[in-house]
Amino acid sequence: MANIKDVAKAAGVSTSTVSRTINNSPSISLATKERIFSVMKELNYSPNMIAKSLTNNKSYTVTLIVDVEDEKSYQNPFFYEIMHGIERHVYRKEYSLIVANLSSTQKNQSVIEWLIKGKRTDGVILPASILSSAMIEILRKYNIPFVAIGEPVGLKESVSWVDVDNKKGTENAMYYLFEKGYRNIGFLGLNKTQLFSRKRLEGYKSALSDEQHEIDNDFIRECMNTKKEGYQHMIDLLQRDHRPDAIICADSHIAFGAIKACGELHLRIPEDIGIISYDNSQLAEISDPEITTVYVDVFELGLQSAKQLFELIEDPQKIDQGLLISTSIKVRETA
Amino acid sequence: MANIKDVAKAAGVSTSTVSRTINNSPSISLATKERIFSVMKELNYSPNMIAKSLTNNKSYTVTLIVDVEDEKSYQNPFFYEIMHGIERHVYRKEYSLIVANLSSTQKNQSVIEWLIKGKRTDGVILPASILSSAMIEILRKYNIPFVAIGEPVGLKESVSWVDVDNKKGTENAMYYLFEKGYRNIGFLGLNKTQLFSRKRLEGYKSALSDEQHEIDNDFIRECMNTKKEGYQHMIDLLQRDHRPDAIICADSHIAFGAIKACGELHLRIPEDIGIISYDNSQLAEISDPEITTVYVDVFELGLQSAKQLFELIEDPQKIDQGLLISTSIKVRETA
DNA sequence: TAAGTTCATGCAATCGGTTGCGTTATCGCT
DNA sequence: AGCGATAACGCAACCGATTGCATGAACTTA
Repeated sequence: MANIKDVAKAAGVSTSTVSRTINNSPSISLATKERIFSVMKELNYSPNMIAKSLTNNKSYTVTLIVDVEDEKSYQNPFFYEIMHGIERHVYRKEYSLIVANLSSTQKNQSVIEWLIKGKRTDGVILPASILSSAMIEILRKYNIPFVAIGEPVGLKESVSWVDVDNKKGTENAMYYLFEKGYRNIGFLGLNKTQLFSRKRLEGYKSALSDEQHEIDNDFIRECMNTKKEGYQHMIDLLQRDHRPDAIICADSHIAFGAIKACGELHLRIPEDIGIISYDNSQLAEISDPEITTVYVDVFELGLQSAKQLFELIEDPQKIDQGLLISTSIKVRETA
Repeated sequence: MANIKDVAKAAGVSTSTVSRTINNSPSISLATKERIFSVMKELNYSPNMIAKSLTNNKSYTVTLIVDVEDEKSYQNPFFYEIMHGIERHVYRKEYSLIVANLSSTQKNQSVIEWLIKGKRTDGVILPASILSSAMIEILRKYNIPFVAIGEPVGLKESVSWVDVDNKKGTENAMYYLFEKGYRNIGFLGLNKTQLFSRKRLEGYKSALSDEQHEIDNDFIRECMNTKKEGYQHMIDLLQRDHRPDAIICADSHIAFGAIKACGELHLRIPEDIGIISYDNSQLAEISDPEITTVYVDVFELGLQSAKQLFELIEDPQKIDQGLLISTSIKVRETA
């Protein structure tokens, strides 16, 4: 395959001149530029990125870390959509995207360090679950820009991140339910250890107080993201004297359980009970009835994370910041 | 960050010697090797892979192409599992994995050519859906080894591929149903345009003839992979005089529809009707009742594809070949 | 002991680009 | 005509590794 020397020879110039026309230097005459470009076409020449990397000290590559321990990113179609968004921006920048798995539990940052030390990557996008202090220390030490997916919690350091606006998303879901006439809304699926869950609860509460409703703590149920627990809590809620007429589920699996519970107690959805869950299109659409959800544009989430990363790569002075992606309501059949 | 010269200087040797100890050349004395290694630790040295790439003319990188148009790989958790399997082997080889999206419809191979011409990749794993003749031509022209995921169909060229053993998988599902006492088994979800679907039908038919059953063509239904079509065909099948007592569904969405149909006709699962579908754990487990499936070890599928790719990378004389990944039955509640 | 081997290591070119600095030719101006 | 300025390009060093060949020392062997 042709290299820069071949082009130079064929065009009767030096490699410097070829290099400068490739990089669009102003000090080359239009005539020679055109000649060189036509030679490049003829020879089917493309610059060798490896060589470019070596001289420019850039890998033209960014890395997406995936948390293999996290069932969420692991089995979830979200993951691919996020990657797709990242990929779009990365290729627009003529970079390529490398993917590496890492386990949050084994605190093993070796892959990252390996990539960095081998000079294989210019930046990293990683789930907040993996962003320990040790990880940050490594990234800072080697001066590698990074962006977290998900708002990091309990960090001294300030970092760049993007996350879903879970609070506002839940608020909007609440307003939507109010609008549809639902008045006694419960919240199913609180998980105090997870920020997104707490944020969703915040939205739930703030919407209630905005609308002058009281907060009934028994309407707020802590449970795992499983169909089973969703079912049990829903049964329990529905058998109270004062039962809810709508439910916000923190997860689609929970919503499946809740729907099953409604079916067993012969409550009609959405007439007797409204249900809104968070988005997992595949599950939401296959459910019967189909689940109305808070829709999260995860493609956009990925895209924005990549954008932030490149801002850091291009301007190392750029200060870190957080960004919230707003949501919308995807109306289906349960509300 | 320390480079090979720093190490050489600190150890009082030439860079050649350092390079040779890194690459485990036999012609370096044990004493100096040890000294150099200890210096390397001290200086926290890792070889610059970019430089290595330039001299060795290898990128130490392989590329996974994803078909963005294919809803299947796109939304499907399978995708991530495949990638995970690939990734495992790739990192074992001290390569890194780059991911690129491509659309099968727009026949746009630019990303691949861009990666190849930029010398960014040593090999490609790509879905058979994308493996057009034009694509093969490009890959061959630049001498880039590649492996298809899915058995390619209608190609003159012989290529390497890995696929799920859909025929045997369906056969085994049939044997399992026979064993459980089901006798009149239908096949829901034939899609003649897709090889995997035809292979599943082959398995269905061969199991029937093995067991001396007749093939009732009305028991074989062509339909799309949607809940809706699954539902309609199932209703139709169940209202026949001679109705099936078990169904093999080519897809979990279809199975959801089938289950809904059984519910409406008050048929009990698995007592009155047995159902086996192909694996999509997330859907299978959230269904009520949970769906018994033909389990596909997609992690293994990915791993094997990567293995094949490296065989081609390491030995360009290696002939292309196909590999089938065997399946197993994951018993849940529907059969 | 001189010549031939073997062992351990260094020299320098090379991979394919980039870039600071120097060089040449042309032009404008006095 | 002479001089400085400017435009357009080339030279050569450099990025961080690898490797064929050369070299010197130690060791064999006759």
